[in-house]
Formats: sequence, structure tokens, C-alpha cells
Amino acid sequence: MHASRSFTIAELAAEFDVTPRAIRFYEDTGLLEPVRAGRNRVYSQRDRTRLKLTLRGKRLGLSLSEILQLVRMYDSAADTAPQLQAFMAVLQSHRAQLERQQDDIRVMLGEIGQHEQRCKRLLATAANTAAPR
Amino acid sequence: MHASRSFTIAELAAEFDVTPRAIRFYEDTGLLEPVRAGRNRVYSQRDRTRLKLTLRGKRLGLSLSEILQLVRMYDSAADTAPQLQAFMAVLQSHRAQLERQQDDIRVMLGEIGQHEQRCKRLLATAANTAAPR
DNA sequence: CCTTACATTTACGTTTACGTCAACGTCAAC
DNA sequence: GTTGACGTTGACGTAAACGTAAATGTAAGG
Repeated sequence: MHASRSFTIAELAAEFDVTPRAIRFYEDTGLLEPVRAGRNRVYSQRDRTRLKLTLRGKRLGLSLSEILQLVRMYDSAADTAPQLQAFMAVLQSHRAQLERQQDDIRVMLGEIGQHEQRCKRLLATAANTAAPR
Repeated sequence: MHASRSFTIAELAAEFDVTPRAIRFYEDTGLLEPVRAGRNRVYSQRDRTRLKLTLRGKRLGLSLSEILQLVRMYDSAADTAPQLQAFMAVLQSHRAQLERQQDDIRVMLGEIGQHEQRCKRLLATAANTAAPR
């Protein structure tokens, strides 16, 4: 019967390696909605999940307002057909953007691989030049 | 014998869908180094490539200074063994970050897929409810 | 010659995402 | 009772990445 554990700001800050200041800022933008125990913030599991989503979005270069739109959309259960259609259109465009990023990453990983090969070759010949005996 | 074509700022701006202002700004940061025809900037193929790299980096959330470090590193041909070792270490960390992003993307694509499935189900039942005949 | 289109530099404005005090409350430990 | 350790609310500061005039040049076209 564990009442879905709650968290302090310091706990979340430590777990995700962000500052309390940042967490409070995410609240200002609407991304988090902790309740209060007196003056202090109390974060729910839902807040924790939101924070995780937020940081994931940031790692992919999304702005906080973009992330907010995302989570709001995912939360708002659309029910009418036009709403659902619109929702799916947005999903499509997000998918497209993510796939573009995947391509970008593939290209970059390829270049990194090339540079690594070059380094290895150079290191091999350098070793021979420096200590031919 | 085509002398490796050059570009005006407007050409590059149109091709990559950015403003001239942004392109000049990238020059301020050191990312581009156009020569001058009198007062006007003339961009080489190398500049064009740099711009492409810059925009790719941006799409992945890199800052301009990070991108600058990258392209400089890739340009500077390290030759001593310690330099090469250091270079490869940086490559490794970049690779790691890109792989983290790949994971993030995979997770997000998965979530998008789930939402799409849910939408389709809802649309199906909604259609039945709206027009059962 | 005048306009139009595109280029330039200089400079100040703006948004985003926090950092960094400052001043204060609170509760436990010594 | 006071000292930390942690929390709070302002409020101001800041770096990044341009946007947005303003004033000017310049080459082509009518």
C-alpha cells in the first residue's frame, strides 16, 4: 500500500544531476506542479516522470516551451475525431523530426569513425617512426 | 577547370533556409571565413561545408562554440602521439553523447508509436459510435 | 538621374534558461 | 540558544543566438 512515493527538490536534483534552481524554473514554465507541505515543494511520481521527459527533450535540443506542448498534448485525452486527426498529424511531424535527427547522428557517427581510423593509422606509423627498433 | 565555385551570402541563405544575419553571425564566432570582393563576402565550398556542419550540429542541440571546437579539431591535423590520443578521447566522448541521443530518440519514437496506436483505436470506436449504421 | 535590389557595418533589443546573490523561515543537533 | 543544513521567495545578472532597425554603399535597369 505504498502511497506512490514523493520527493523533495534536493532528491530530484541529485537523481537527475540538475540544480534546484533549474527545477523551480521548470515549475515556472508549467512543466512541474509540485504540491506544498507548508512552504516546501513536494514532488509526485508524475512530477518525476515529467522531469525525466523534460531532460530527455532538452538533450535532443527542444526548448522548454516545446516540451511543455508535448507533455500537454500527451496528457490531454483528445476524444473527437478531428482532435484525434490533428493529434496524429502532430505526432507525424515529431516523428519526422526525430528521424531527421537520427540521420544527422548517423552521419556524425560515420565521420567520427573515419577520424578514428585515421588516428589509428597515424599512431601506428608514429610508433614506427619514433621507435623503429 | 571550374575553380571550385563560390557563393554569395544570399545564395547560402536561400539554400539552407537561414537569414544572412545568421550567416554573418556564424562568421563572428569563427565558424565561417569568407573572403571579400571589395566589401562583399564571398563564400568558398569550404565555407558551404562548414555551414552545413554548423546547421547539422544545431539540429542536434550543439552550441555554436561546441561546433567550432569540433570543426577546429577535425581540421587541425594532430601529429604527435599524445595529441592523437587526446583527439581520440574527445571522439569517444562525442560518440558516447550521440549514442545517448540515439537512445533518447528511440524512446521517444516508441512513445509516439504508442500514442498513434491509441489514436487509431479511438478513431475506430469513435467511428462506430458516431455512425453505427 | 532615379529607383530598386542587395550588400555592408554598427548598435541596441529580445528570448531562453538558468546562475547568483540576498534575506528570510525551520527544524534538528549540539 | 545558536549553528548548520535545507528550504523558501524575490530580484537582478548573464551567455547564447540571433532579430531589427538605421545609415550607408553600389551595381543594374529603366
